[in-house]
Amino acid sequence: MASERYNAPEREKHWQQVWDHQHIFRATEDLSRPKCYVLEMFPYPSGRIHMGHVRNYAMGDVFARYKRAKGFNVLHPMGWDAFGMPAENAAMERKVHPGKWTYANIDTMRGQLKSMGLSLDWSREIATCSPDYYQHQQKLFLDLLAKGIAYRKSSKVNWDPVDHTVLANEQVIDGRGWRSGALVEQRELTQWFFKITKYADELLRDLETLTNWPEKVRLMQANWIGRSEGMAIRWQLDRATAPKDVSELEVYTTRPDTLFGASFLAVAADHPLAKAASDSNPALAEFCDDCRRMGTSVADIEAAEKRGFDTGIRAIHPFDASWKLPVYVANFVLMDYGAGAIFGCPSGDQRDMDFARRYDLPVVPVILPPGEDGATFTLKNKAYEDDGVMINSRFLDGLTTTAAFEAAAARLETTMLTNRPQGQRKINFRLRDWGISRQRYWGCPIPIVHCATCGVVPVAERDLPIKLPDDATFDKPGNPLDRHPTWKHCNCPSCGKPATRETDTMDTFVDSSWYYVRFTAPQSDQPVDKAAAQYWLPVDQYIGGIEHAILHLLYSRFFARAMSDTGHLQFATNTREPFGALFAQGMLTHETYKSQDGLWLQPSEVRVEGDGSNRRAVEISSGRPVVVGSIEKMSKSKKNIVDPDDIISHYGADCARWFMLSDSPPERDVIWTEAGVAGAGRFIQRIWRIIEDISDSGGDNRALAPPTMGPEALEIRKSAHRALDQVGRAIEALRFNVAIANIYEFVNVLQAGHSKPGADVAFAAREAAAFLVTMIGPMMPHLAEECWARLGYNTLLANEPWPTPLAALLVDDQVTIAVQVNGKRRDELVISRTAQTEEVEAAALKLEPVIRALEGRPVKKVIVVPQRIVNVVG
RNA sequence: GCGGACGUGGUGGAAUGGUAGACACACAGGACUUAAAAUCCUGAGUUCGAAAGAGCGUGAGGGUUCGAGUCCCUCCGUCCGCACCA
Repeated sequence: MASERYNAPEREKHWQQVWDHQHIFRATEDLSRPKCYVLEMFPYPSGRIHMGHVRNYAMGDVFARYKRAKGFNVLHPMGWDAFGMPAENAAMERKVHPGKWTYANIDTMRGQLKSMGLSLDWSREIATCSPDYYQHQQKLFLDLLAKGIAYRKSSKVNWDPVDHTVLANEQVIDGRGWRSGALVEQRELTQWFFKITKYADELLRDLETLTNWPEKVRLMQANWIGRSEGMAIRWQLDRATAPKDVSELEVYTTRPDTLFGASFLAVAADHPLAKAASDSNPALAEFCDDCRRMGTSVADIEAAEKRGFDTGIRAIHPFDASWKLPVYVANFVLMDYGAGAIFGCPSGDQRDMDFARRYDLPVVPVILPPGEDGATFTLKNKAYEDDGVMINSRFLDGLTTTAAFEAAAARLETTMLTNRPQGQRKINFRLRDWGISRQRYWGCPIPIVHCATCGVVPVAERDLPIKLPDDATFDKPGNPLDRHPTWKHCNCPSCGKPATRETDTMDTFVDSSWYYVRFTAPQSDQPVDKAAAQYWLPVDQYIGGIEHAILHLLYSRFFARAMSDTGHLQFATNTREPFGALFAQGMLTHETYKSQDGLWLQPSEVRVEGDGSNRRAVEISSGRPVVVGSIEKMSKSKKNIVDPDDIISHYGADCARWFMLSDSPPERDVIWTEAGVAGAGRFIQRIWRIIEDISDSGGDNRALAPPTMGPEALEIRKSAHRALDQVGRAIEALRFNVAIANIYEFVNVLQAGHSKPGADVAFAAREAAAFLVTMIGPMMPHLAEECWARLGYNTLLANEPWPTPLAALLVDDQVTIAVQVNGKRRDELVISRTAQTEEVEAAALKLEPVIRALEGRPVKKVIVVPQRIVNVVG
């Protein structure tokens, strides 16, 4: 007897309380069961969650609940990536303390996440801004320092002279600070670094072991690490032209084979040789200044021409003492890659070609492309950068590019110059060490003291944590820690004399580089509880946005290795990877809207009318037209966010979860649209009605042996078992949209058949109902619990195992086989699954449409693919 | 410039080299209802045809194959990553 509509909001609260009171999602180490650590990237507490969060966390929850049902001991924790600039901006704009703002956001968002009914172990919740967390990070820092993995060096940074702070490259727009609008300077500052380059080789090599990572992410990381094999070559400088005390110049090249095509050398503006030469040459000094002022933004580089300045210095060719080449300072040479100096071979490198044409330098082709004639081959303004046969290259002539590389390298390695080889093979990486110093308040303080006598001194462990002061001021630009009246003053841990604290804080990416470790023992008084870490790590399934493909995921891979070298982590496997499998889910996007005053508007503040070319948007409150902007990832800064609360309070969390998982493949970006939410809501009611019907009519026949099945009952059973099988496999492969389609298909069969008469149908319907509830459990856990109870079970579905489908029900005795003639489908054939090839062939050839399509031609060949298709070739 | 991904109905999308368009949304028609909502049933790639059926069809063009949305080549388009890395 169908009674009432399912009241999702009310029942969801009920089941959340039941789960909560019974602590069923609390994880403890249990060696008797296989473990499964499921983790979604933890959120930044920006204010409220949006539908993008719902998508991300629903995916992780489906996987975690499914693994529970499959018998795994699941760890599924949640926390907050809680340090960061938005909190400080809020402090400046709204006069609220960053901590207060952050914790208020956490409270709101925790409440919202709880309303989603996620199977999270909330007892493990961590917030990176809490001293409970960052004191351990400070300990890690000290250990990394002791191991030489953390170190200090002077480096160039983007400096905003108005805000008195370092800016990340992303915060420099058209050479100006994004907040102040001031022209950004390149400033040399002493900063803390992590030696990620120490692991460059390992980080690159082990990418190959990450077979459960998206190929795209592995590629992006490989490109980012950027390994190249080449040589460091020392060029002697011509005495008469060289600055005092400088006798040689080292350059890095991957193409020693093209040495005979060299026509100049070039050094970066910051190269010591450039500086030395500038001392006596004001014009050169000015050129170097110009180069330094040039920004590092994409636009700047694209616009910049290749420019150089002849230093007057001449270098002697390594293979010919009488051959002298000019040394330039050039704006396209980078100080922090290779040796900060290159030799230019215009015929083999497009940049060198552009440079040579501009400054009228020789262009000597040294590589003959395949199929070209050496006698007639010339190059205009396009360099030839590929392989070929060497020409104009003396002892290398006639060799292939690879052989010439070896021959040139061998000669350089064996030619001695002041007791050292003239050239050495060298592997270079594009990867740079990770600068972690930030002139910010809302971050983890770096536990270091600067002492006039002892220099840079680590804080003693017993003095940790170094807590942030609560009474910082945010009314003016600059680092609040630095200008705090008392905080930075302390005594030197070494000599006891007055000293000052490091006032820089750590990049917030440090916080997220090891949180997955902390989750394994969040209350430990040490950074890591080794036993817990060893039990739970690596993360078995990590889920998050592709936007972290490089930074966060690379830093975390680095940290796992660094923490292993400091003894905090032990890896049972031979690779030190923190995330066994990674899934990069697509972004949820939405149009952006701006009012006429140029302020961002939320979609809820905008009404869109018409469509096509008549489509326009107006601000609801004022009726004024709205500027419709591009479609972008939902983010608070552009306000293009859709709050899930409306949907959850009206249709329920199950509906929001189900809807976000339907239709679109999880890895794909999705443009948010509310069309379809109501459909998902209707489906929930439909399931509820079916379950009510079945539970009312059938009684509990679970204990009974299955009666003899008629065709109608059998259809239901087969559909149920098949769906169970398909849905399980789709979830395992994180293909939630396919799992959902399978469920719909099954429900259509069940709905059409369950009320037909007969004990066999009643039995099948009852079994199918239990299966259906199991299947929707991971996606719509509240509805599933309610249905499970309605069916008369007095257990919690969340603790129930995933049933095993009967293999016998997964296959049909009769199969439908398509019949093609010359690759074109003409008919189909229903035949025994075990029918022999000859039998299938004979049956196919008898079909009337097949005979007709053959038009009397003889049959040349018949291809029979068992249980699938027959193709008659005629 | 280098590297990569993608392109299927009105829409989101499905399809181990084997019946393209499953499933859903939107739509249309019908049933129930005084009516609406809710629910249920039916229809639908496209062209021709009353129908049976036939032709065409997965961005364009070529190729491999008995058979291609799927594999290969060329091109077009969209998106993403890196970008003066020697």
